[in-house]
Amino acid sequence: MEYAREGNGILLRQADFDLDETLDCGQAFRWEKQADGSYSGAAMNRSLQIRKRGDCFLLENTAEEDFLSFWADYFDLKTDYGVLKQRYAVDETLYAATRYAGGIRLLRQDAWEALVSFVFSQNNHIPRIKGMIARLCALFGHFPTAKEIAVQSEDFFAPVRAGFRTKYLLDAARKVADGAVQPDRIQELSIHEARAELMQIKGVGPKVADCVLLYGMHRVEVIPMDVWMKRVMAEWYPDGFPDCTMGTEGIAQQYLFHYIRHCQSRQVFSYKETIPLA
DNA sequence: TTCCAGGCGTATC
DNA sequence: GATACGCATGGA
Repeated sequence: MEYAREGNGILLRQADFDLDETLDCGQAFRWEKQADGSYSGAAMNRSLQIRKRGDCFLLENTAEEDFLSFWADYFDLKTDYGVLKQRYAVDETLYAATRYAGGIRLLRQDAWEALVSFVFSQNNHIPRIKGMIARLCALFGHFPTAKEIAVQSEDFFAPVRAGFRTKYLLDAARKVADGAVQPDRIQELSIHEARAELMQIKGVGPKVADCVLLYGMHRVEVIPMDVWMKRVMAEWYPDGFPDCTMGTEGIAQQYLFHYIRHCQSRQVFSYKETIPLA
């Protein structure tokens, strides 16, 4: 990580970082690509516009203190993804996946935002998840806290068009607001215990719980098993993840998730004939 | 138009 | 524990 102040912003030189691959790979849903190629987004009610400039990145209107205390952590700039990719390179498929999208970084998102995001994700498309979160934020003028949501009725959320997920959103908000589920405390639990805590919430099953652990608490040993990762396992890893991923399976998962979606869109293989999807 | 989506709750065995 | 089914909504 190497940076300099640039006007009202920060000019960052950062290896292993691509905006499309990191901000539009299904881990965060509040980033929108602008016509000029930059990304506008927000996390924990800090907004940011970030763009590629030459071989650097410009974080516009960002104070150095904000960059160091928040965004550097959010973009996980202290982790050397080059080292990780080198480690993964012994595995043929992971090598291909990291070659395909070497600029993926695992964002360190807020646990509450991740919880809401992935409660919305169930049985849903990525573009629509984004829409629902945008409408939820529009309703409050910002990403609402658990307490702000908890005092509302189900009808209040009609404009979000979240369907059956609205009652799950309310249950999550009420349990977090009254302390029945405490994200701060879950950070300290074992994966098994943490998962069980999160699954007290209606609408949070194994997949959503694992997404909250991985994306919202940076528990990088977790592999959220959605339909895409089930295809990855069936197609490439019938005997389990390779040893080179040990301890960082969740990061490897992010490369593979992105890669298999690409493979399908390009019909690199026709897994539908050969792989049971469930 | 039909299919299905970064799943889960519930009923049933 | 496993298997089947419904679910709100809308993108493709």
